[in-house]
Amino acid sequence: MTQDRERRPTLDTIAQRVGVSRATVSNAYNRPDQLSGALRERIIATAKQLGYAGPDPVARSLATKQAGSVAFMLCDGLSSAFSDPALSIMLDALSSTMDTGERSLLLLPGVSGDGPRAQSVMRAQTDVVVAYSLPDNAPALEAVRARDLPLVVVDQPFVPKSARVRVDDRGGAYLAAKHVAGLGHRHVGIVGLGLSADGVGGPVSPQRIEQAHFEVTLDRLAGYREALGEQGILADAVPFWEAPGNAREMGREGARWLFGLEPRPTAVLCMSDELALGAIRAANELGLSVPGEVSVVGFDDTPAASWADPPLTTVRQDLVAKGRQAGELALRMLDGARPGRPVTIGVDLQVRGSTAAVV
Amino acid sequence: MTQDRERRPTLDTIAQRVGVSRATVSNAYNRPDQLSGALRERIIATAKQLGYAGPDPVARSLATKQAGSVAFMLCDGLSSAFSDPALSIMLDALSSTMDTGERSLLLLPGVSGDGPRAQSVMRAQTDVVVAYSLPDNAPALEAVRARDLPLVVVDQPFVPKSARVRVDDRGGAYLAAKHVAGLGHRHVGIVGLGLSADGVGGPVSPQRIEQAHFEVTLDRLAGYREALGEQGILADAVPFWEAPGNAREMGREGARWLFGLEPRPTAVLCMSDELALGAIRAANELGLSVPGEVSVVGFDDTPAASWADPPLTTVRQDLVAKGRQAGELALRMLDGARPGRPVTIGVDLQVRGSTAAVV
DNA sequence: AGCCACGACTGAAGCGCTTCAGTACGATGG
DNA sequence: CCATCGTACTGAAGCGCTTCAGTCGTGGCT
Repeated sequence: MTQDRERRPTLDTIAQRVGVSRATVSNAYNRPDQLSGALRERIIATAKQLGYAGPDPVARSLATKQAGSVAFMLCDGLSSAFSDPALSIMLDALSSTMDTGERSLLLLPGVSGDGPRAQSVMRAQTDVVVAYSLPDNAPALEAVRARDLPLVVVDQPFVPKSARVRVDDRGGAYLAAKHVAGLGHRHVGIVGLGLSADGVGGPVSPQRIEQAHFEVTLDRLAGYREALGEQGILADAVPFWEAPGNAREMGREGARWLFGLEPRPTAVLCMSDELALGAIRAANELGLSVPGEVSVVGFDDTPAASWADPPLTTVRQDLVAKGRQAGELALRMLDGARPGRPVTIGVDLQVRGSTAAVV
Repeated sequence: MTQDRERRPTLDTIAQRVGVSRATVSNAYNRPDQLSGALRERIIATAKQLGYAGPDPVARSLATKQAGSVAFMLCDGLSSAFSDPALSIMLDALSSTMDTGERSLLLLPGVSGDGPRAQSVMRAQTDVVVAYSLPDNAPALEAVRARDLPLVVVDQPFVPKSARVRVDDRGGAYLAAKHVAGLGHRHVGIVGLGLSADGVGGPVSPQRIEQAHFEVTLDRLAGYREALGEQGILADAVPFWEAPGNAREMGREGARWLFGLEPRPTAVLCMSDELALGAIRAANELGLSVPGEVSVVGFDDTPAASWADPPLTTVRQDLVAKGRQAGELALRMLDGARPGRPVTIGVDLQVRGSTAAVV
């Protein structure tokens, strides 16, 4: 079926036609100061006339040893990925930080929570890769290592010799839990993010925590427990539901379970705003008023959090800064910089209408 | 600053070390049937030992004349792009259609509603490009033409010699308007998508419609007007607000304006679900009940539409089919297929709780 | 007049890989 | 025992570009 298009013009075609060397034509495009304006114009004109659109990007990449793109790896497919508002914001910040028009974004979607296939990574034409919140056993990470590409990890996991942008997850969770404890809540439930990429959700057993592959979830959990522990609330007394993904629906399901327990929690700590929004919905459906009968806290502070009804009390992380930092680190690693210490994005608590003192 | 990493091993390195020709090493990776299993294993082992991660993707691309990626152009930056749920879904379908692990997705975000920079396109290492709902004067489209890359256009605009996936926008809008007219509504307002990429919003003048760059908006408008016209409602009597982007906030703003008019519309036709959700919020804020006092219709049928309160009456388009078709067309164009006729995705009306008969 | 610096352009050596027409050789069939 | 064939591997010609060390006039300076 392949249509043989007529042979495309190359640098040589133009060079011969104009009667100059190939180097000169190359310079016409890349170093205009290396030739006289007149000649340059003649070259460009001839190129246009011959339908030559400029140096071939692939050949240029080979010659310069610069692929000119940044690979971005995420753990799921695009639709679940972008239903996560936090990701969109941070990715936008990342891409605008890097985008000077010279560099583009190669998206490597994950396959089933495990991140991209190793083969996708092996074949990717890229200079640097940014990994977003992958499980620590993702095959793609091994592939990146094999290719010895500079790596920037966002959120998790820890990877030796890579740069890293993280958030003070534990600290944020601590603030959230301390806030509800301070409001007098003693029966607190947790709706958490995934512990492993196996798609399993539900009430969490201690063994499952042992075998977790997502550090962020563990950190936030630790933060919650620490703050609650300070108020004498033991970890065992804090029911913990694992949501297999960051979707409202899953938060709703988790909260439903929590609200069915005895004693019923009067406060729910959620590891993301999406989960929290689902929890609020679950409360409404059961006729529980928020914050009257149940307090709900989120994490991230996405735009939806402040629009929600009631507006969500949540832990704010600066998503734009996160994306920008990741972009800058990637750029710096391209220049051969050492990974350096992890960059930590700070957090603070945004107290809004979804939490109130226990009655 | 550039760190000189020790020279990386290449095919030759391995070939010399093993004592075979370079071609054989290449075959070991690409055509395992061309050599004996034993030799292949020896080669792979040596490669591993030398830290060779397989053929360099860029060099391979140059030699095979296959960049191995699909470029996806969109009109805005990533954050606004992905806050559009319709895009996420369709892009996910597109990427999973194309992703065999051999091909990746090059994302070319737009700059300010105008689509990607021409230069981004000129430098993109790609075999085929998919353009998503760009204005008809986008510079990127000209660049694609200059490079003579196969092009698949989704939604808009019309581009000669390109393949196209579109939606029956006019038909869908017609259904929506006919539905509200059938419910007895005579005062109908429209909250529309952009007419041009200039970021301008507000009440729309006839001249602005003349100079529109977005065909989809025009088609939907035509569909609305046709159905309303059949009920004797003249175009002039139908207030039309242009939202400069597809965001809830903008729908809210537009609806506010509509609700301030005299006579106040009893039905609002919105060109997207996001806009419609914003319109519902505006109604709530003004104490107007939906659908009691105001009916609202959306377009797209994104997941949020059915979750909304009240669930949104909207025009369903099959976003997954749209992405899949776009992917398949792109693949086919890679094989040199002719563009063919546009593929049109059908629509139907989902009647839910946001519309009711006029009282 | 002699020297040097400078601007404008060229030649050639890569960049790392794929591919195709061979070559060599042992096995197979008549 | 020779022609034939298939298997296993090689050599060399690209793919289209960048880059760097030159070359060659020119004009300024002393």
